Amino acid sequence: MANLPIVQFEKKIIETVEQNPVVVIIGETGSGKSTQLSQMLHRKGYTDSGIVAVTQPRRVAAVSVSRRVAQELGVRLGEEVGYAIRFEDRTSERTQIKYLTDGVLLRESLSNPELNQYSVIILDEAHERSLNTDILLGLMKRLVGSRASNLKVLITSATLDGEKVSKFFSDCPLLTVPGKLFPVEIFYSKERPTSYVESSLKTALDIHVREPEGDVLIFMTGQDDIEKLVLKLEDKVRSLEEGSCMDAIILPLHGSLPPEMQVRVFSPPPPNCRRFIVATNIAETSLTVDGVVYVIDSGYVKQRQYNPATGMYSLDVVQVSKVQANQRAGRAGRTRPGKCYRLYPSRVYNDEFLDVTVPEIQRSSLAGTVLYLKSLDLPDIDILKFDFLDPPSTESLEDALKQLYLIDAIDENGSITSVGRTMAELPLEPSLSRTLIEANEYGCLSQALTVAAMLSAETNLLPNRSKSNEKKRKHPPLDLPDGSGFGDHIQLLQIFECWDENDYDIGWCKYYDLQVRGMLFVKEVRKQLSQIMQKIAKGSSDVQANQSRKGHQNYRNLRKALCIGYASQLAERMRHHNGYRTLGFKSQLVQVHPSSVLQPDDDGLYGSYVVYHELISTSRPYMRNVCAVERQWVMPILDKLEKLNVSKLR
DNA sequence: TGGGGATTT
Repeated sequence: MANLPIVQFEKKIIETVEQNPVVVIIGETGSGKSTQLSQMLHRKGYTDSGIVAVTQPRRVAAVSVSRRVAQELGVRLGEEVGYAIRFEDRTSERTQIKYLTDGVLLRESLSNPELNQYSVIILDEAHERSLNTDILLGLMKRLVGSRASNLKVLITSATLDGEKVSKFFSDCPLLTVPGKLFPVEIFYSKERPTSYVESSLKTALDIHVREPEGDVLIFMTGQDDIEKLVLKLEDKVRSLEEGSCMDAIILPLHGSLPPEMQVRVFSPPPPNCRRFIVATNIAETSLTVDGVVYVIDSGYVKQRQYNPATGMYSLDVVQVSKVQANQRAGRAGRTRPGKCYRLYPSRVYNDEFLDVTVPEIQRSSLAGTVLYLKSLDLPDIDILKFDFLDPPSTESLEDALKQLYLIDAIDENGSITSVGRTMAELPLEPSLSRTLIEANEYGCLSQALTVAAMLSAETNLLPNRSKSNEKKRKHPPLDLPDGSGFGDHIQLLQIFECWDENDYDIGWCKYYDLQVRGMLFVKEVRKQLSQIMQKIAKGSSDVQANQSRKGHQNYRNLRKALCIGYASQLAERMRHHNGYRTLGFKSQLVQVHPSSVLQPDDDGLYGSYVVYHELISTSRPYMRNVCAVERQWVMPILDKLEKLNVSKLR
């Protein structure tokens, strides 16, 4: 790997690390930072006094990069070089270089706040500003100031972000390592198109007719636009006169595509054939497609946002940041000089695009994050003043504190409770971890484990009821359990129990159009949660998936536990119709999501009270995943709500 | 009665 640009900087990098506790490395694409930094530090002897850790925002990256490094060092993966991701720890006593997801490092720091086993911690891809990386940045700042031993921290980031990170760490040194990209020529549109599907189509065809061979990668915002563009491209390409240009294959690429469709982009095209890959931002960082020479960038991306004032999520189409636009363009220069067609004017890039993507920590509900920080028992900490690189709003932190108070994770003075400590041990959102603890008291832990695991899975576990899917289905819609009228949590429980009854048969999932990947993930999560809860559980066999099934039941205890866990996500039905009013500190008018299996009574009215998993604002504000609860369980929560004094919670 | 960007413990 001697031809990687970073190798020429080894001396400089090591010198700087020796003299400084924190160093920021600006490593452009292809610099080799992810594989080489750890090896340099290993060569310099940093693995003699501890492990060199490298965090990654994604699981696949942790695995693939560690594999490469093991190969380069000629050792077996899992020995001197290993990785740790959720469900999989491939390290041993001999491990000196360890790649891990930043989520795993956060978990480790829960049981070992000093992170003593590490001599160096490298936070890779910090410019992506994932929620977990941002928490780690704050923790690292405290740690280098306090830890007795000589911890070294390296942070790799992007050009546009480096200065800021360096400033955050008391103006620590900043080194720039060039990348190994070929030049990419950028073309801007004169103005923003009225339709970026049409504009992409036109640009793609121009490339196909005029430009020499090389694949085209087109960045769109979502599945809908991708499908539209794929159809139009297929149509246009087919109508081109035969022999006037080379053949074409058009491939969609997005997260909800089944794995076998996703891997199609990794097989090379037949000779004299151009591939058009129409993708979401999955192709920005998560998947790298070889052979791309041309990039078309719509300049938009879908982002999930949380509004702490309403407690509501929305999925909005927003402009990409400069970092994202550059990342997209860079995809054209991996194998030879490329071209990037931006469907927006340079003025928009310069004046309107943010330098860096809005960090996730400013777009998420922070209940879990705040609980995590509270559980670390950091001395002299006011959670509202925690030193984040980009602090979330006070409103967002206060929203989190209120939620935590309502579910007994913190007391009226903002101190973490023993319930809160147990909750922090569980890799779940606070509402679900609270539910598990309560369910354990009521003897329905097994059921709650299943519900929590099902809700932890990626969305789209269940089949869609759309028209296009009705056509595709080989058989009429099958009867999945219906939650016995109590709602979606109960339905999820019943589905998993059916699967358990069918010996976790993959064919069973396929038959019912359940996402196989998702269901297997649920099974693993459930297992992990069971293991953690077993330490706390009262009955030892309480966690078996099938131990609760016996004929008709009203799931009373489970629903009661859910009511406690979702105390900050309660809603009361309006007197004469099926609209609900949320019962938090910020009342919202919302509807039960049409996909819900909650059943109305004989008068067509839903129950008076429900808890909801989330509020999502699409065409209207909806509650997604609801469960019917009873008035007598709700009243004590309302009492508590009245006594709430936010200013004391911090 | 309606719609799923990408991650992660």
